[in-house]
Amino acid sequence: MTEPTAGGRRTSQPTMDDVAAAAGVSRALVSLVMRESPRASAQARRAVLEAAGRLGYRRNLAASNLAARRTLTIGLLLDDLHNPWFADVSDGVHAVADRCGYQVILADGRRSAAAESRAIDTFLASQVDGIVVAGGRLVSGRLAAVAREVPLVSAGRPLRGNSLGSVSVDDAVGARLAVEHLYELGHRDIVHVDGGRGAGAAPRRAGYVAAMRELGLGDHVRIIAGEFTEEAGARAVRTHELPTAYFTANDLAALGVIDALDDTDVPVPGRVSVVGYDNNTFAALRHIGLTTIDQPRNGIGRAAAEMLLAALDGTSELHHLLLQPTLVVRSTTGPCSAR
Amino acid sequence: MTEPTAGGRRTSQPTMDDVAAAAGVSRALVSLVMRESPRASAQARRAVLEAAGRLGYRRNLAASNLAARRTLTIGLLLDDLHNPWFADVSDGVHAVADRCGYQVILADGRRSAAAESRAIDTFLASQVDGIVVAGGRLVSGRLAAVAREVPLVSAGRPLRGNSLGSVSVDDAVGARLAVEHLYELGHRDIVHVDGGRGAGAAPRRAGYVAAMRELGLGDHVRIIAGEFTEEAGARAVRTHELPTAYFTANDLAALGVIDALDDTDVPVPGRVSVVGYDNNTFAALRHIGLTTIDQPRNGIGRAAAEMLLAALDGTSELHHLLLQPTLVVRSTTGPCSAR
DNA sequence: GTGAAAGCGCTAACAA
DNA sequence: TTGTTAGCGCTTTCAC
Repeated sequence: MTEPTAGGRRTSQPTMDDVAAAAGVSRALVSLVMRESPRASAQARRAVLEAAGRLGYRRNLAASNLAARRTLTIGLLLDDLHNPWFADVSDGVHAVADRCGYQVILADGRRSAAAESRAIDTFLASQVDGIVVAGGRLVSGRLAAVAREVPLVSAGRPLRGNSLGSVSVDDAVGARLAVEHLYELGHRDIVHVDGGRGAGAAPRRAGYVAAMRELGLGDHVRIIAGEFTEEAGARAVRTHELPTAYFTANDLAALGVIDALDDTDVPVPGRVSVVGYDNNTFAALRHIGLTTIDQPRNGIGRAAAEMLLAALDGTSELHHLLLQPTLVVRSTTGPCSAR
Repeated sequence: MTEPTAGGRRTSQPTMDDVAAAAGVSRALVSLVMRESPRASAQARRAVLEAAGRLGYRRNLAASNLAARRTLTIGLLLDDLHNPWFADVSDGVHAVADRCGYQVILADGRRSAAAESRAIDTFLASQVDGIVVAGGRLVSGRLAAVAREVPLVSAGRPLRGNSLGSVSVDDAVGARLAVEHLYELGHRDIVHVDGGRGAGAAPRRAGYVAAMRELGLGDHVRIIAGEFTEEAGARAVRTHELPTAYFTANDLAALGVIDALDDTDVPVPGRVSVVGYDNNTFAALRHIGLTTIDQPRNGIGRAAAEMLLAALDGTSELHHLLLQPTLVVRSTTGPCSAR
């Protein structure tokens, strides 16, 4: 055997014909064995697998997909690999896909509509059987158009339209959980640092207002304009009178709030309590221990994949599913000391 | 048009033959246009693209790959989607691949050798032209075997062997940077909380020892056995005498150290300084502001992809590349107060 | 249970 | 510049 060159495949791959010849059977039989069909005798199976192993045979997916006219593959588009939120969704999708014998091809949208659009094109060119879009910033028109070509489920982003499915979380409920938690600790002066135009900011804001009103705290409603950053949280503290509790639109803003409170020696939760939103990785760090709202991210992935696969095998139609968030109490909330 | 069923593709896709017929040319010409070959007249190109657009034609990659016997695709295996380290490496790989007209298919190893192995099998079955393995826990024997079938570069994990390439970071240099920084701040009693058997722990430990000796601090060498967790950092503080500075094997352990110091009201960096390793996402949070060692993660991805693509087009051979880390000074290190 | 043969949709000679 | 044609490696009837 000569030394291989650096480029190109080292050895030309054996094909099914090679395996068939080596095993002394026909190519069709090899195909059956490879697809684990019950229509091949145990003896034939052994012979084929032995020959395949000996030759180092590997099925060519491109050829297989082409001939079978389906790929048993779903495309998963993640908005941003840097955001661990999507890793959890991906885990959920993979868990279901694995169980059902589907493959997942992953693409990173890299926070750009153009990159997402290209990724979708690649999915379509790859003949995926279905698509899950996690987060993402594609306009809904484009998604609807894609959904006409191949079944599509949006994960984490609520979308209307009956050509596609969606799985999302009820952010209004999350906001309510946060407010009720603080209320039960005796807080009345609860302000919301909102997320501006960020994803999910609007329902969280609305949920805060609704919950405050229902608890008879309509007069205490106070919303500080913010965004999904540490800086926004810190600014909210520095430029407004202190309440007894903050509910921020996400964990990063909560961290900014805590940081600014630390700077001015306001004890948390001794004097002021803080509730975030998202249950980011760092919220769970001992050093931070943020009380926050958890979205069932893994569950979103699972539900999205299940919905898609059910649609693929005709078991059920695509639809719109709303999951419930939960409250995670850690160490940034405590009894209201002002009472 | 009748209502589509939920499962299956909505409309049977048009093929090149359909486009050729619609444009009044041959299929071969359509193929040339689709591949942006200069060997098609502007007029033919227009006609073909117009017809393709009208029909909603999309090239079938499986068929294309099968016929062309190459895919212009590289596989990127990430050890763990939850670890943002890999997102940066992925960005680097994508940047280079995009520039060179290659596609990237992504797989998540999910911290499991079995899942990684399956992902590699999928890559091979998909006929990828090359593979980048970022991090990962596959035994080097398996990697070498794969590398005999298709060019492979390891990103972030140093590997020997001339059948594959690797790009990694010189952790001994990183450790030296940390120690020298503390030395310049006047620290002498610098202990290292090590990473046990974790990835990169050994060279960091060795680099610490070497740097201490070179600075004449051989007598001060003190290593506390740890691992890559918050808890290990906290334990190191609680169970050993305080030094004036800690250098931990990763940022998580550094966070544990800081947390334990906070618990006992030891000011950081007033009385004790802390240097981490990795420059994790949370290290940059204002609330934490950890001084740490940064690895050029994006650069690792770029270099790995460049090496792979160069090998693919025969420009150069696979080799082993060592990149340099840098020190990022934030707010957990300061002058030694014990002097 | 097994084999023969007709494609799947495309690329790449080669011919015109 | 364009058309003809022989595969790429596999799946899938349909006979046997």
